Amino acid sequence: MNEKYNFSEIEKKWQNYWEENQCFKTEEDDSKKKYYCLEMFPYPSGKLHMGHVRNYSIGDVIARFKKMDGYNVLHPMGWDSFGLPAENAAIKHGIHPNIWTWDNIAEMRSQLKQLGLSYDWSREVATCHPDYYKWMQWIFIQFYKRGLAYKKENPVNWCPSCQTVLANEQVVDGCCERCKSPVGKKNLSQWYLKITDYADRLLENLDTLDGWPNKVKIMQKNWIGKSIGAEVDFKIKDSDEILTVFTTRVDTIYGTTYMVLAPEYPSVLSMVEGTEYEKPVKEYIEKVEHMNDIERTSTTNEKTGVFIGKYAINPFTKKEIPIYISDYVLMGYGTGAVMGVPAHDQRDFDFATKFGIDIIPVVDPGDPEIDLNNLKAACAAEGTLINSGEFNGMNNRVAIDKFIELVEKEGIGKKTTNYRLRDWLISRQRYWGTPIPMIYCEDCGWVPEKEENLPVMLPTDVEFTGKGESPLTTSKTFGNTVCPVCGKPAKREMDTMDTFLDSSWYFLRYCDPKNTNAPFDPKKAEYWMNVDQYIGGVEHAILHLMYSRFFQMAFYDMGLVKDEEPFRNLLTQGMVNKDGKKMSKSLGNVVSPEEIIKKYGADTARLFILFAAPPERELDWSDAGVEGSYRFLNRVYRLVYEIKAKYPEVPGAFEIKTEADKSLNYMLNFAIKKVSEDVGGRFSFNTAISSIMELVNEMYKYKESDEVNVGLLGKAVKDLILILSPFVPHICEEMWEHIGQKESVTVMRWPEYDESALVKDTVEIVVQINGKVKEKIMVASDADKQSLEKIALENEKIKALLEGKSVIKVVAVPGRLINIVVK
RNA sequence: GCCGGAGUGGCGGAAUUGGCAGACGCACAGGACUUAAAAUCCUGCGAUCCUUACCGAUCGUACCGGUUCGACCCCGGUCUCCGGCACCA
Repeated sequence: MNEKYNFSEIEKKWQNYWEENQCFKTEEDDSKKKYYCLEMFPYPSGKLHMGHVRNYSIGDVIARFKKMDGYNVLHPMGWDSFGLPAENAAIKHGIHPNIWTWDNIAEMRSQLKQLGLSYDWSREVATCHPDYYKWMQWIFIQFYKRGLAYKKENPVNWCPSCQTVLANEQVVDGCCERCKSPVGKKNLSQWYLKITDYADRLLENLDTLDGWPNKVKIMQKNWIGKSIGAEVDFKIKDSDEILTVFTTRVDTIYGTTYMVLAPEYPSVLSMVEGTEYEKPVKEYIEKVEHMNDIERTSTTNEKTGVFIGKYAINPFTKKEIPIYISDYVLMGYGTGAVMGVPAHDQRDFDFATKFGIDIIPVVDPGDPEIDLNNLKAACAAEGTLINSGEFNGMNNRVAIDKFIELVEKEGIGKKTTNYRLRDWLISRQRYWGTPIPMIYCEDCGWVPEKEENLPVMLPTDVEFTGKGESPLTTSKTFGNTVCPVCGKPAKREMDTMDTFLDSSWYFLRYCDPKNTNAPFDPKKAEYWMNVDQYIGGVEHAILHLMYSRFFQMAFYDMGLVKDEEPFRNLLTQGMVNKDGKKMSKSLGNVVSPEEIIKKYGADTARLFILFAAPPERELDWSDAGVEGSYRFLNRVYRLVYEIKAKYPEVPGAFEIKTEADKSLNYMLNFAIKKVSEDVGGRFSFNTAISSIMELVNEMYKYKESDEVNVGLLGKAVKDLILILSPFVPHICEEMWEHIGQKESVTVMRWPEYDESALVKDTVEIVVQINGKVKEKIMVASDADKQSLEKIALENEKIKALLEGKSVIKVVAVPGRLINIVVK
């Protein structure tokens, strides 16, 4: 160890040491408690950004701490390496996605290694590797066999710029989440996964995920969007046809004065056929078809719609009500038919006002400010039913069950549950993804490829034009095959899978990454799963985190895993900003990890990013703050160097003698306890680091004092290095070696703290008068209430302040304060 | 519109169970060392007032109110910002 802190030399040295000695390689070991620490694996875009550094620094501190704390730690890393950017690079630069991707992986792997992260690289997986996607295909086939995968023609989200369909979850504010282009609709036959089968379990299990941020659970809850209501049949006048509506407000059914169908409602065309309404209805439908999601779902739009010339019969009032079609009713939710209750639903109110439809109030909230006969807006409040026949006078909420009972008895309806969640559309008209292992035979229909023929390899002879259909169609070798059932010539599916499938089970593959017989050995998965701590960005709150839960549940049902949930504990880290704004190329405020590592070293980068803010909060990058972290590491380095130079020999045993000894010993044990709790329990890395800083400050003072207890100081140096090592491992290895230790810090046990050192003989007690601090006194730490009260009241200053006042009450809290209440 | 979360010095943040608000760090200011600078070390650093100074006083955790001996923390209301969902019947 040199006198000066040479981070680049030190970091290289220890990274090589870890690699050569396989310090982070992990095997199953029943004698040890396991700990699975997982960070969301990156898309190999080519360069690491600060968000990665934050994510992986957090995970590394936890993994290193748990290892030192005696756990058998699984800490893997890999690549979510299928996806559009590779293909776009191919279109733009003519590089094959395969080459582009693997080059990026090599680049990013080397950057991750430069950060000194404690990964077991022998378990590395890449989703674009045939060894991985073979099992992705196998999983798809199992899903298909269990009825969880199906093909269906439906109006789907189509991104005109990415030239592919998108899942609902990938449409944000009506735009493609990737390229932000407005998403349109197309009628296509596509593959779906039946995530809706799991809607209820995905929802119910959220309550068991105590280790998840509430925010994420609420987001998933909203996304699943369960609503309980009723379906009720409405007869059509002069027809045998019945229209079934879904409503959550069956209590307002007496107020139903019209009915609306989605423009796509199947029987609309036959109902208007040959009537004067056929033309306007068809025109309206066509207009709606040409709207994209943003236009169609805009709440600011005035309501539009067309009367279709038919009337339904309100089953309760028996009155004839007109039937309309309108784009505010969605075909994909409920039944596509809605009963219009203008008095108690704002959308219906707007529609009825525009089309001059009756507004009949049926719930009286008892609010004198609301004139029910002259409503200015819909009234959704709770109240008493009126204009509702036999239900009059009943509370409307109570009435819901009564209405349902009645419609069920009369056979015109039933209680139903609806979900906002839709089945997961997983076909993509792109090249760089897992081929869907399905084959279409004229005679046998869709059949899965034989399992022994997996993987269905991605062909290499394709053209990347960025237009039209899946690039796989341009391959001369790919499409033609034989039917696995009858052996006749047949065609392969040309679409690939959404990359979110790949990332929905990678955490299981890490448990058994080289398995050639199965995606993973259930026994190994049983040893390693659950993921004890999952760490990643909150932007995955819905997509990845819900899809993975769905996969895990499906695997559970297949008997492959023992827990329905993959991640019991989740930490969502905040974004890394600069000057209060998101780092972005267009703003020119990007700080690259490469640059920082070069200038200050990985340890400084890690320390700053962990110290600057609590993990779940946003972090503003500060160049001055980085300087501060760098200064601190230099300070620690000097401290250790100077102590070693001055006291080359450290006695093993020592006694605590002086007050200064006591004080340093207190700080040392306090810091060990604080770091253990902050890192092991509540992930409060910033406060853990600040307590280490305090210890370092104390050690500087102590080392210059008159009577240095070398044994104590030596122990402080050792423990300091150990508790600092999860944060800044390179410098700690170097210092550890320098003080004469033979083994790496990575195999050392986490130091224990001495509770007795934390007990002080005397403590400072605050004396308050009417809640305001007036005096601070030192008392024996075990002083009880009575003696505290006595000491306080006898204090000269307090006596003077109490002059002429009467003491009403004295509250004494041992170890903390005394509050004297006076008048 | 609905559902969450947050609001503390010049700045990042701390206060873990209702008990000294501002730990730790940054920035800044003054001093030491130096021919000088950097680095390092020491001191100060919420506001206002009093004071030559020491000492001290009052106010202060977005705002208004409440509970309590005591509130950044609990309760009611208001404002602002951030996030999610949104014509889901």
